[in-house]
Amino acid sequence: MSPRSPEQNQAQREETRQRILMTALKAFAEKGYAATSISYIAKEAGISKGLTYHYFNSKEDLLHGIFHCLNSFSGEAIALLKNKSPQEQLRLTVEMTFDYIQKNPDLMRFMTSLALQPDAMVTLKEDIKMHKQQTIDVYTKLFSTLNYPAPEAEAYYLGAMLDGVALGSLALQEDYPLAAIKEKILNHYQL
Amino acid sequence: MSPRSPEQNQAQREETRQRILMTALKAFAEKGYAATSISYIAKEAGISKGLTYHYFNSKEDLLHGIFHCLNSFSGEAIALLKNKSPQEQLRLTVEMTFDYIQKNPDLMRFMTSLALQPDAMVTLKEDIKMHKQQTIDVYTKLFSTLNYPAPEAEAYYLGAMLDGVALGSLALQEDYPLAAIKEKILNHYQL
Amino acid sequence: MSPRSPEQNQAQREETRQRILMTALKAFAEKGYAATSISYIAKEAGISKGLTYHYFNSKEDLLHGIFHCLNSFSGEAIALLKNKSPQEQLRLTVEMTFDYIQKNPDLMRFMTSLALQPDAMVTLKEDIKMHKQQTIDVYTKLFSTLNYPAPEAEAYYLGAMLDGVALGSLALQEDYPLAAIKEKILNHYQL
Amino acid sequence: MSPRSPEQNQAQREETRQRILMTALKAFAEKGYAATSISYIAKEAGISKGLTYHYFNSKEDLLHGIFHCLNSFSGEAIALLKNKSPQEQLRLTVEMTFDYIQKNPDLMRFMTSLALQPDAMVTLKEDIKMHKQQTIDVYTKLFSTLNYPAPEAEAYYLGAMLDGVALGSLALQEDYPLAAIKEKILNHYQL
DNA sequence: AATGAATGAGGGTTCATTCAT
DNA sequence: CATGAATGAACCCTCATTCAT
Repeated sequence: MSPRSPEQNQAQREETRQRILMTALKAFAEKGYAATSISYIAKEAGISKGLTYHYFNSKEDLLHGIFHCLNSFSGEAIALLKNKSPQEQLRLTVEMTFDYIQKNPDLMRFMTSLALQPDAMVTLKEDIKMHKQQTIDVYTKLFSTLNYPAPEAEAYYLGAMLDGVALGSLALQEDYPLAAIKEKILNHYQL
Repeated sequence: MSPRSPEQNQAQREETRQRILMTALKAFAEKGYAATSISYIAKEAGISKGLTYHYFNSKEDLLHGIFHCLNSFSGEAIALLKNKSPQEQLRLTVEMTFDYIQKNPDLMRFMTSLALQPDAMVTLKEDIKMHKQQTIDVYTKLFSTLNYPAPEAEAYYLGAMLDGVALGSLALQEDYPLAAIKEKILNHYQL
Repeated sequence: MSPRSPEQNQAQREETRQRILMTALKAFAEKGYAATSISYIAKEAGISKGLTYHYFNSKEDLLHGIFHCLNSFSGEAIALLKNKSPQEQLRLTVEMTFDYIQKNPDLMRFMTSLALQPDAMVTLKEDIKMHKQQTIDVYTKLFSTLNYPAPEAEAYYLGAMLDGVALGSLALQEDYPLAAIKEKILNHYQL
Repeated sequence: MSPRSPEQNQAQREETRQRILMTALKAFAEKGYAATSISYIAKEAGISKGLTYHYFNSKEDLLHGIFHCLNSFSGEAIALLKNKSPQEQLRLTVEMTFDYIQKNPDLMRFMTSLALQPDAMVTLKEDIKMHKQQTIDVYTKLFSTLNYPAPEAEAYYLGAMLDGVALGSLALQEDYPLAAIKEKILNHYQL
């Protein structure tokens, strides 16, 4: 009766899960978490509402799923830095962030907003904390390799800078002088 | 003609309006705009749901009200800078921001989150833009007086920094090394 | 302490009452009874909401007031027929109705809709019945004078005709051939 | 793929839709459109309020649904006239209308009241216009076949008559001499 | 006689979630 | 695994009505 092998099943499962995740990410990014309904996500993903609940227990669970997905994306970004000189790594980090801000403002807004989730969503808060910490760790190692005197403070400094630019850019949009700021940051680190 | 004198009326009106505004501010800050219901605000303010609509045409109008209220607060903050030396003004700006982040994290979160509202709320976006621009203008003038070579870029740079610190601090909470970053910023500007 | 004489008071009372009534009539006619709020009426009449309740116990009471007012208007219309020949009276009745349909469609709609009020408003139903009956009586007497064989049936016939024209005209608006129908009716009665 | 077969689903959907439609029709007819709440309709239909919105996008949409439903009824009525002589068709039209007035006064009231909705409901107005026009067209053709000199005017005349009788009967209820008027109309057309 | 702040019930509508199939 | 009809709670908002002054 079962025409599909367990592996095929598993693959299909994973694919559907990913499709839901990506659809939700797009929707959340464009319209905001609260303004996006499960109905809408299901329709966009081409599946039924009920099926969504086979893959995710709740809307909040879906949010968690997206977060982890995003997390793995940023892992990929970090992977791109491999086998580069520390200088180059630093430069690329800044470049990639500015690129992202410019090209995916919706996604950027969504990710930034995650940090401001109300206190209710405790587990998500933990995840976000961990992620932020990881980013800081990467930066810290970088500044350490580059022999900066206070690498951790420097890491937080850079992190804050990039977050702040994202926030300002989202608020002022085209009026925000992204290029000038980028220049200034690169100069600051003599890149 | 009026049995309750116009002044009494006016006073009562203003007081109730302020109570709603403050209650809403607290609620929005703690739970987020979308997650806060008018019902909740009314209950917290000790008034009926309907009365809220006597003072504000809609939930979004209430948000605008809060924003303008906050705006006037920040006007007061700027006023504090008067009659100080430029150096002192710069130092105070940084100090006050860090103070705010530490003492009113909820409020800070609310203000930061305003920039992340979905695009739907166009008028709010305009208000936020104007406010951000004003802040940048103040900073620019400051850096101009201090003979910085690119005062405007410097202004955006400082603005981004402070916003980024707020964001990071809200995400990492007690784990965020506010003091160290503050030190670093003050050093950067030789304050 | 009382600067106004009782008569002046009385006069003012009556005037205010009339203003409310006329304002409500206009609003009900234009927007419909359900869609018109007491607030709106009060504002249009230039008085406070509370005062409205000094003159009318409820919104429904206001509707009754309007009905009686309208009733007296139609009394005036009937008065115009005095000292005219029966033929002329009949002709004028038809002419005046068509005139009204054309010039005051909103009011016509309101009056017509009164006849269809839900069963809830029993007292109004009674009033309407009485008014319809009066109209029929006037017509009956007319046809009686004109020696029609079945004056009462003829009266109902004419009444239905005029009501039906009003209804059709309200539905089809400019597309309704008011002139042609009027011609036909006048011909029917050889006027 | 679907566990409930599509046909089952379709059938269930149609049945529920019809139940809502019929319940709403009854309620609108008895209490009027504005005075009927979706809550009430849902309760009467034995379903949840939310489900109503699964089938109709809004209260106004529900009204449209009813209108179209009624429209198809009147189509059936017209179908009954087929294969009858013109005289007979005319007679049947009058008979059926009087029958309807007597047996379904609520429904009649609802249909009549449609023409009196405030101008806000533009799309409905269009539908009503079309329906009225169709009725007139049928009458016109009839009178044309019967060689009346001005068939269209005659059609409007008959339409107005029947509408007016409905209105009068709804207002005066048992006091309205339906039989006498019917006689008079049939006589008028020598039926 | 007059005001308008305040109430509270209810309206239309949305949506996360469940469940029979 | 998959569907979508159904639920019910909550949401934003309106408004007739009351009442202290």
